[in-house]
Amino acid sequence: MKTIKDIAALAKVSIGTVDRVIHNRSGVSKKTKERIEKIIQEHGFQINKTARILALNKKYNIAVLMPTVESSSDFWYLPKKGIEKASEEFEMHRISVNYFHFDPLNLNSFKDVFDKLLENSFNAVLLAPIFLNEAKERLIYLDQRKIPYVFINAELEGANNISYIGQHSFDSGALAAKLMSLLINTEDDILIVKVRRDNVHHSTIEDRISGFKSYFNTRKTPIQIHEVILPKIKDQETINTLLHKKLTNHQIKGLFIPSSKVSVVANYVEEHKLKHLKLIGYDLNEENVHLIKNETIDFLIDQDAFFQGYEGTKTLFNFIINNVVPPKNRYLPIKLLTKENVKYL
Amino acid sequence: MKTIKDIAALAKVSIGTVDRVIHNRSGVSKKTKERIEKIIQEHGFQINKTARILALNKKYNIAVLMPTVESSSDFWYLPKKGIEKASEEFEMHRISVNYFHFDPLNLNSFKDVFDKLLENSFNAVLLAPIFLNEAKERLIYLDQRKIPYVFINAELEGANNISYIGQHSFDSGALAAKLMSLLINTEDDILIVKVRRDNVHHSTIEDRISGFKSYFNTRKTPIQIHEVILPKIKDQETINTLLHKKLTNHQIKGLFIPSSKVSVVANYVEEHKLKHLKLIGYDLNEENVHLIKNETIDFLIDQDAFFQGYEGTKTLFNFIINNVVPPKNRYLPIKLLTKENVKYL
DNA sequence: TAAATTTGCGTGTACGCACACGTTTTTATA
DNA sequence: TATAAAAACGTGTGCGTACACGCAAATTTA
Repeated sequence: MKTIKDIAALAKVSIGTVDRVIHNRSGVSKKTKERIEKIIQEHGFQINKTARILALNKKYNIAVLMPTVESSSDFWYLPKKGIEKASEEFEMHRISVNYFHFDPLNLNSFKDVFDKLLENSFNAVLLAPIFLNEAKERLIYLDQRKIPYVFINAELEGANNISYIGQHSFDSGALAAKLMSLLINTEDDILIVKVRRDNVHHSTIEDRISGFKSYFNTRKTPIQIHEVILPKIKDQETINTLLHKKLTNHQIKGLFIPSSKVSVVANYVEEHKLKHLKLIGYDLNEENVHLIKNETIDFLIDQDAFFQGYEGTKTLFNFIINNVVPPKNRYLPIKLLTKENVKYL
Repeated sequence: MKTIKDIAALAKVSIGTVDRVIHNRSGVSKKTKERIEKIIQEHGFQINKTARILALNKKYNIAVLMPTVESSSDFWYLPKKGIEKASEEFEMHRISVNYFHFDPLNLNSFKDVFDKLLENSFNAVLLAPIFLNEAKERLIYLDQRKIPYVFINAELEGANNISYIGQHSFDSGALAAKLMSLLINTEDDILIVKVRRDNVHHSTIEDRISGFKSYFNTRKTPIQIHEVILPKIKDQETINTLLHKKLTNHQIKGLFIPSSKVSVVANYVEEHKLKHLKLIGYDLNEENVHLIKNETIDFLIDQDAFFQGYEGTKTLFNFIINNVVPPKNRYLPIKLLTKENVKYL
């Protein structure tokens, strides 16, 4: 591969002129510019990124807006690990990451932390726009400042994000439904369990439920689908009561829990030895892994949480440094896990 | 982060001396060496890989031993794509790749091509040791020349490979069995279909079958498992006869094809409209993707063929350039695909 | 004690690119 | 035609590391 020096020699100009042509800077006559461009075409010159990074030697700062991570069983533990890995890999490129953590169950916390973020300065933002409207309002300021941003985990239509990295929630719900149809019989019923503390609309979870239902709707099975909302995760009493009521009133065999909180239900099932019940849930935190290994949970859908953080950070970096424009939507594989393959990630 | 220059200034020596300490070269008095090491400890110096690569500016050559790739529906098409992607990414690091292709169904071809490879010189080898014994004999020469090598796709126990990147075949078979048990009933039978042209022992496929059988063995179901070997893929007549015989003689509902050749069986099933049959196979070539989309195939197990090539190349590169020692076994996710999630890869 | 050798360390250049600055050439203006 | 201004191009330095080379001091040998 030719270097700038080589091209310069071939064109009988200095490397400075070649440099100007490459970067489309002014100060080159049309004639020489075309000559150099032709030589570059013919010899296939490509910039040496290593040398480029070394020469630029700038500092970059990426802001991350995501939920608080308290323990390794939190869903957001893995994305954060991914971000950390990417930033370690890029440390030599003088990249640094600033975290802005909010409470995912508290709308005001999201607003406040996002506002705080906007007070600072940085080169790019990685965020999970969990609260759609509140995010949308604030992204305008990033657009104004021409700061690129990438979404992970939650999708927000109509924004100027350079990329979304995450799962196709609707289709993951449909996959869950297919598996459920294998686990139960046509005379059985299904219960969808939503676990949440407030009434805020969570797009990802609703999309999963839509996908799940649509699978059964298009197939016209006699299977009945019930729903229940479990508020206040800490209060096991209320949860038990609610679940017990639903399970006794109907012929339920399949339980679909469209979030990582499947363990809340699984613990109940395990405790009451309801082994005939089939559970499908999401995500691979420690608790869920334990519950799938002992087959209390039958299937887990993994959304590559680690990869979301890792790839999101990398995407931003490549965009800033190398001007690599990523695809707008990067739907990750919908990974299906059972006892048999849960150890391989 | 401090640079060599910084450390040199702090230690009041030249950068040359610091360089010698970092690389554990001779020519530094014990006293100075310890002083510099202490300063490095305290200030947390880390080598700048970018500058390092630029300064080294060596050329590296990786040899790849793998089956011939003729069309995009070949299994080995994807690993090759992965290798190409990795080598593109590393082109700036002056890495080049030399392919040595053999006929995967011909033992002598494997031997000849491997011997030819050994005549050349390179810095590392990426290979699929499909023929275990013949590979083992020849790897000795790589060991002698201290050339690092990585296995992809097929595992070979007791070799000095720095890493294996691929799936755990046995467990993937067990996963297939679990799904099969969901697809069929206890009164149904299962047929395992081996597709091959010669009698050479193919470890990967046998391991998958072992895993599959062991699942049913440990559960003591009344399900009967039959087997059939289909030779000569091109000869559809023979295949039809053999399959027809097996399917009429037994109450078979589930078909397990432990290779990417599942399409051979699926085409038969599609043609004869045997919609009640359930098929599980491997790998995502174009044909298989088509067959899973129209639900002729029920489940495909993907072994991340692209990633195997990509990661294998990267692993070797990082080992050569950055002395990064990889884990000996990198078992990839056992990805399960159905009509619902096959588009997300 | 002088000469020869070894040890310890500094210097300079290369790697390929970016960019500020300086120099030459061309064009416009008086 | 002289001069100013603008355009076109060259030069030099820095980014952080690797390594060959070379010099000086310390050590060994005669």
